[in-house]
Amino acid sequence: MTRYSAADIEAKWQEAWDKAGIFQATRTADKPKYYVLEMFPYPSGRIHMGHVRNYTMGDVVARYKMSTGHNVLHPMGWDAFGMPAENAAMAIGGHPKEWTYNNIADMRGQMKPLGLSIDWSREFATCDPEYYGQQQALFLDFLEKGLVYRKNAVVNWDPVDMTVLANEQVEAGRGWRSGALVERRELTQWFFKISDYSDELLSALDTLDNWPAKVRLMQENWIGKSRGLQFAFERTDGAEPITVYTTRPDTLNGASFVGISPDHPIAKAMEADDADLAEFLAECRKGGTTAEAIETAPKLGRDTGIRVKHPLNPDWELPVWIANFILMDYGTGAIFACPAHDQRDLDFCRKYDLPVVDTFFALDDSTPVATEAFVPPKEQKVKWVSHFAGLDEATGDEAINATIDLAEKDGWGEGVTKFRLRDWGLSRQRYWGCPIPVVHCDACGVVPEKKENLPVELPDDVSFDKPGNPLDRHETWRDCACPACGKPALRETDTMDTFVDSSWYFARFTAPRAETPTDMAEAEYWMNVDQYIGGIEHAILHLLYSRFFARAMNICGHLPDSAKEPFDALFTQGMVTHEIYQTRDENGRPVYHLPEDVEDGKLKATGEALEIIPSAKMSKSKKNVVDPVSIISAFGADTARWFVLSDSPPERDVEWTAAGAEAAHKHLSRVYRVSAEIAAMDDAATGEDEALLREMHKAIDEVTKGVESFGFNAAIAKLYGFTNTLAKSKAGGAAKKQAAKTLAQLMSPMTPHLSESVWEMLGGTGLATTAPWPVADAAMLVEDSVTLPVQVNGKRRAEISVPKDMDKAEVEKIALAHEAVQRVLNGGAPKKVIVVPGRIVNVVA
RNA sequence: GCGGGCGUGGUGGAAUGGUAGACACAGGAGACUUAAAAUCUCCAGGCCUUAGGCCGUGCGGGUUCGAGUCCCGCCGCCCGUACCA
Repeated sequence: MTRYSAADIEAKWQEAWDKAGIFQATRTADKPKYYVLEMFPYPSGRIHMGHVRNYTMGDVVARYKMSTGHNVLHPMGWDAFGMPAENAAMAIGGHPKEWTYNNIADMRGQMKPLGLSIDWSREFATCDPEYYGQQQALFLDFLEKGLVYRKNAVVNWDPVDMTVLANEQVEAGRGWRSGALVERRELTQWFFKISDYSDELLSALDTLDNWPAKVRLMQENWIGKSRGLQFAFERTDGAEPITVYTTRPDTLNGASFVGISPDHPIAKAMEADDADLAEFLAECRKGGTTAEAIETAPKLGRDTGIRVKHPLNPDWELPVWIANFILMDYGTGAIFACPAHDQRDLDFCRKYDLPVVDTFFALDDSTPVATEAFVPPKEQKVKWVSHFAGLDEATGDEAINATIDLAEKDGWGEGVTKFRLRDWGLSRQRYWGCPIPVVHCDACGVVPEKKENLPVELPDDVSFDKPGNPLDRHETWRDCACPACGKPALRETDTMDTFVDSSWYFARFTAPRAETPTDMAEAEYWMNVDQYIGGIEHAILHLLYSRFFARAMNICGHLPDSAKEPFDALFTQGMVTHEIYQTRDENGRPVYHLPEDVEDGKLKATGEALEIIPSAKMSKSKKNVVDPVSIISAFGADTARWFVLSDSPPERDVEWTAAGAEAAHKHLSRVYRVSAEIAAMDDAATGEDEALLREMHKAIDEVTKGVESFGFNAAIAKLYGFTNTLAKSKAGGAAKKQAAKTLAQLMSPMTPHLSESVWEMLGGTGLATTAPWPVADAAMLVEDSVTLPVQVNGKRRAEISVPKDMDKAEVEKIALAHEAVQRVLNGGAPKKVIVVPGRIVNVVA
C-alpha cells in the first residue's frame, strides 16, 4: 500500500483540473451562476497565512457551489498600486513597476500550489495600463455627471522634506524620515461626491440582510445622519453673523461660549494682521490630520475678542473662542459650547475658566456638574432647570424637537439634517498610482483628457532619490498640449487614492478584457458578487467606497440597476495575528524582524535579544508574517488548507502557531490509509452497516450546514468524528466504501487533492471535484430515543433516556422517580417541574 | 477621544436561553516493537478523602425554573478613525 504523499498527488490533480478546464467561468443557460470573491491581495511579494485562510474559505464556497450545480466565477487579481512599491524604490533602488510585477509573479507562484479553484484567465493587476485606463474613463464619466470636483483640503506636511505624508508616515506627530514636527497644510485636491449618496448609502444598509450586523452598524455610525438646529449668532460689532450647527439645541441656556475652528474663515481673516494670533493658529495646525490626533491633542483656545448675542436673550453676550478641537469639515466649523453636557466643552471651560451652567439634572440627582459632564442618552427623561420651551420633565429627544420647533416658529433657526460622511478626497501626491486624466491650461482651466488618449500612462523614467512626487519633476511628461485649445499646458501630476482601484475591480472581473470599463451583458449575468469575503479592517472605507462606485457606475451606464449594491453577502474573516519581534537601532527607533529569523526569543543571525510585542495583525511593515510556502513544501497544500480552517471560527482572529500543522497532516494521512484499507475489503454486508450509514447521513447533514453557514471549524470537527466512526466500524465493505467515498466528497472543498485520490482508489466516477454533492436522507437522521438531563434547581443531578415523542407527564414521572432526584428532594414535593421536550427537565424544589 | 467587536481548561476552541469544555493541540498511562518511528487503546477543568460533593465561561450586579449566551456598570485586548492596504 502506498503512503499519503501530498507532493505527488497535488501536482497530479492540479494538472488534471487544468486539463479539464473546470475552473473557467462560463455562461450557460442550464445552470444558475454563483460569484464568489475574496478581497484581492496587495502584492507584497510573499503570501502569508492570512491569504491562505482567506482564499481557502472562498475556495470552499466556490467548490461547494460547483458541486451543487452552479456556474461559478472565482477570479483573482492584484491591488498593485500603493506606497510600499515607492518605499522599496527609495530603500533598495529599482523601479516600483519592476518591483510590483516581480512580486506578482512570485506570489502567483506561491498561490498556485494551494490548488485554488480560480479562473486564472481573468487575472489582472490594477497597475496594468489596460485596467487603470478604464479607471480613467470612469473618472471622466463621473466628472461629466458632476460626481467629481476640486476643493481645498488639509494634508500632513513635512516642512523639512517639503513633502506630503500619509497618516501612516506620521509617528507621534513627526515625519517618519525627517523627524520634523508635521503641520497641516491646505492643498487643492480632487473629490468624489459620495455625500450626494449619504442618505441612500444609509437607508440601503437595511437591504443587506446577508451582511454582518456589526458592519452595517459601523457604516451607519460612519455616515452619521443627525438632525440638529442651524442658526446664526449676531455679532455685537455688526459684522457677518456666525452660523453654528448643533445637535443639542435644547442646551442653549447652558451656552458658555461660541467656538470656531482654527480653519474657520473668521480665524483666517484675523490671522493676516495679527501676528500673535497667527502664531497661535500655527500652534493649532501642528500635528497630523487624523481625527485621533486632533481629538486627543491637548485643548488649545484663544479668545478672539468678538462678542455675540444669545439668540434667546439679546442682553446675554457670549465670547467667541478659537478652539483646536473644532473641525472645519463637520457642520459649519462653528459651535456653541455647553460644558455641563459635553465633556470636550467642559474640559475646555475648566482650562480657560469659562462658566459652566447646568440645564438639566437626572430625575433623582441634582448635583451640579464638576469635572464630569452629564450626558444621558437622548431617550432618558431628565429634569430641566429652565427650558425656554417651557419643559419641566422631558427626554433629550423631546426637548431637541421642541427647541427646533420654537426656533422655526420664531424664525431664528431651522432644523437641518447633516451627515458626518465627508466627500472622498482622491488626490495623492505620489507616483505609483493611476494618473488623474486632466490637464491644466492657462487659457481653458482644468480640461479633461480626451477618451481616445487614454490611458494616460505613467512614465517609466523616474527617480526616487529625492522626496516628493517624481511626476512633478518629470518635465516631458508634465508638459503637454491642452486637449481643448492645443496650447502648451500642464498635466495633473496627482494620482488616485488606491481605494479607487479596489472600488470596482469586482465589476471588471466579469469582463476583464473589455475595451470599456465593463461589458453590460457580462455584468448583468455575473453581478452581484454572491459571496464576498475579506477582513473586518475593510468594514467601513473599502466597502462604503465600493457601494458608492457601484451607484456612480450605474448612473454612467456601466452597471445595471440590480448591481447598485454589489455584494449580496459579506463575510468578514478574522485576522491572522502573530507576535512582533523588534530590536532598536542606534537612535532607539524600532527595527522589526521576520519570525523565520527568530529562535528562542533571539535573532538567529546575531543572537541579539528581542523585544516581543504581543500579537497584532500581520503586516508587512511590522514583519510579523509567517511564510506558508514552507508549510506547503513540508506537508502539502491540503494540510495547510485543513489547518487554517480547523482551529478557529472563521470570523474570529487566529493566532498562527506551527504546532497544529503536523496534527492536521497526521489526520489526512489517516484518512488516506483508512480509505486504502477499505478499498481492499470485499463487499459482504454485516449487521453494522446501517449504523455506519446513519452516521454518514448525519455527517452529510452537519458538514453541509457547516459549509453553508461558514461554520468550517464545526464541519471539520464533525469530519474528525466521522473518520473515527468509519475507522472503528465493523460494517461490511460495500457500506464502508460508500461511507469513505462520501467522506472524500465532504472533505473535497477543504482538501481537494486528497479527496480526488481517495475517490479514485474507491472507484469513484470522474473527478470528485465535479461529482454532485451528497444529500442527506432525512429518514436516516431521526433518532428513536433521546437522553435528557434532569436538573434540580438548575443543577444537573441525573440523566434519563426516553422515547423521542413521549408525552411530558410521562417524562416528568420518570424524572421524579430517578434515585438521584429523590435523594436531592429528600422526601419533599417539587414546587414545579419544567419539561422541555427533547431538551431538558428542570425540577424546582 | 469617538465608533465597532472580543474575553470559556495548560493551548486553539464547542455549546437555537436548556448536560459548559464537543473536536483537536500539548501532557500522562498502556499495547505493539529487539529498539525507535508510525499506529492503536485509555486518562485528563479546579478543589475536597471515595460513593459523591463544592467551585468554575474577565470582574461586580440584575432578569429567568434555568445565563457562556439577555440587561446594566466596570476591566483588559483587538479593529477602524477618512493619505496603510
